[in-house]
Amino acid sequence: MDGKHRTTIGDVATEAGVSISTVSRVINDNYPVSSKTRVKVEKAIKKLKFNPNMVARSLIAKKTNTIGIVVPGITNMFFTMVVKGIENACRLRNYTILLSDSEGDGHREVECVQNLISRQVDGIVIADPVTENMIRLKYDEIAQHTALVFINGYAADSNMNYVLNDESEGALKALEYLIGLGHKDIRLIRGNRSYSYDIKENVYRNTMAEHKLAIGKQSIINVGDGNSVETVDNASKVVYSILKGSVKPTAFFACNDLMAVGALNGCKKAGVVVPDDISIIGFDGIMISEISEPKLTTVDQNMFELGNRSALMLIDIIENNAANGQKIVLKTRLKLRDSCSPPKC
Amino acid sequence: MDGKHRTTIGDVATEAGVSISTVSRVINDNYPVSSKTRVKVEKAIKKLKFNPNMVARSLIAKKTNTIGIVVPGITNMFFTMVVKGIENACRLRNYTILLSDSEGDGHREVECVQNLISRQVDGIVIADPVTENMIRLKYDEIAQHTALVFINGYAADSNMNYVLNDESEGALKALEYLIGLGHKDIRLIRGNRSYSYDIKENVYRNTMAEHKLAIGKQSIINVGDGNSVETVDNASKVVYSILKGSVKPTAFFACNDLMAVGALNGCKKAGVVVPDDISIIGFDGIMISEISEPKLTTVDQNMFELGNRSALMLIDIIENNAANGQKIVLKTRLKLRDSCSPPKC
DNA sequence: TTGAAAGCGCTAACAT
DNA sequence: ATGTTAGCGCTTTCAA
Repeated sequence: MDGKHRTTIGDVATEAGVSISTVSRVINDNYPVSSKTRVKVEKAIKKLKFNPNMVARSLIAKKTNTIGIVVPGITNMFFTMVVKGIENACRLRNYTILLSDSEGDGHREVECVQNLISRQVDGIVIADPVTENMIRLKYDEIAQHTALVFINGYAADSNMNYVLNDESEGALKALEYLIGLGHKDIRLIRGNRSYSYDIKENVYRNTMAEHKLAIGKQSIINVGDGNSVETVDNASKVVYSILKGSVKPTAFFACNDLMAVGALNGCKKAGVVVPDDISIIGFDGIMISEISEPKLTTVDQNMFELGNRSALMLIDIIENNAANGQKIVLKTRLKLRDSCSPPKC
Repeated sequence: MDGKHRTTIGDVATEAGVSISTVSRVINDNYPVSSKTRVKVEKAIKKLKFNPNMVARSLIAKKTNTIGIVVPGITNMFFTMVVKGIENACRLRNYTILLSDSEGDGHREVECVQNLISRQVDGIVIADPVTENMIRLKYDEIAQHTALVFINGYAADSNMNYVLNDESEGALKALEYLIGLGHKDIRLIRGNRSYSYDIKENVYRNTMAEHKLAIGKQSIINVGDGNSVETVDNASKVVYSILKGSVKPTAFFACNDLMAVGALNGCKKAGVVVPDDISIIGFDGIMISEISEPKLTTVDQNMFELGNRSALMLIDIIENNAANGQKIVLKTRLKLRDSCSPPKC
């Protein structure tokens, strides 16, 4: 099955009794061809089931109509949705996706990017939530010759291209909502070092202070890794033990939906009813926030849009040779569902 | 940023003061090169940051070290996990992935495959649970010149390559487990036309009959689309209304975890405790089965393995020019968790 | 050990 | 309107 010769433009030319360039012309329809010849060629193409070799085309055009994606984890539903958004834009604009998973490893991330570049992708969308990587990997150099767009990363370098969610604003909305409901003892559930958790912790500290609400030693809960299955169990356990303690909060603000679902489970185990006894608000709006019971009130990051816009931005840069330094900041949306209500007392 | 000339092997040759072929030789390390020359060339490569153009290489080699994936929905956690399995195999074997999403549309599926072929992928892994597509799309023709492996599809054509789960065996295990626990009124929750649901319904009918357990009009519940967020709500509603009725089952066997979680939610809403009052068993073992409360007992399809093995099979066919007609049937595994127990009465 | 030259499949200038 | 030719960046004979 392998030794098989894939039919080339030359085969078609022979079959049709014309030159290679004529065949090329009818394929691309970019130069005049007499209708008689055209028909002959088209018949030959059909007969031989000819399919132009994109590799050869790319070599000439110096354009592959391919973009690379690097995500830290394709099974992380956040990035799955981002990929879907990119896929959508790519299909409409006639690009194909080369997918890489760095598994959150900075070293592997560089390898992925190098591989994509050597495969001549027209550009790359990179999602990396880890601040240090973004700084360390010297993307400015790569950006000199390859179009790059970053998603939700550390956007300090103003000469790079970013599509970001306004996570501060989202966190603020969540907190204000909880506070507006009357909550005073609100706990923050976060994970290990990530740009995104840091932002939220900052907002949390500031907002609580502004409202003269106390933050104690127990107020900020770190559940470790924030993006694995264990995240849920860890959050569940911590919340459970808090609820068994003497001072009970009335609300939890979770840095992502996985943690929020964990909190939900912890409440259930402790016999605490959500939202009657306690309120929980999540962040992201991944699918599980919609299928939990009760459904999670959460801050929607619109990951599809994030991916979609980043791909569109990338393609714009590629095709219109647009300058670097672009930045889109997306607004989050508070999705009111069933996991929050005013505190009892 | 675009007009930039990517450095080529020619640039390196000039810089090092040698011929192009010599540079090629040191890159590929396949022909003798004097150490003096080698050093010169390596220095030039480093200096110019030369990265070989894979497109050019592929054109010569007629090999891209790229495989295509076609899934009916990347956001469907089942396929996300399959993709992850493929990704893993590909990284280890030095292949890169071109990802396509057919969105379950047979027409689009053909387009994706055509696109991948014209991009000269070395092979394609296709996941399509819809029986009709598999039959209609004339893959036998494509398989003549391109390596193809199918995942969990309709495996009637023995001349194609398949990696399958033994879903019958899985369904049987689930049912026998429930029956062994003492359940008699077991309901099946399934979705619209798909190879996979049909298999399970068959096993359900046979197994119930064998055990002389009645199947009534209400026994088989169709929740419509089986793979969207709505699946959960639909299943939840149906289960809720059943539980409000006069004849209550003691167990549900759901054709996938989404339906099982829906059933879980329906129970909760109806004030029915799982597994004390009712047992639920799922199928697949996607992430949500692990984070539900209680955790779902389910039949693990090991999607990672499914993807992994399919990629390995594909690469084997590609590299060793192995014959078509390969078939791997994976065993499922019953994952005992917390959603099943003996019936009360 | 090295260089020159042909060619992978295709496009695009240049002829005719 | 069509054919001829030169190359895209690289590998691989073939000579030297």
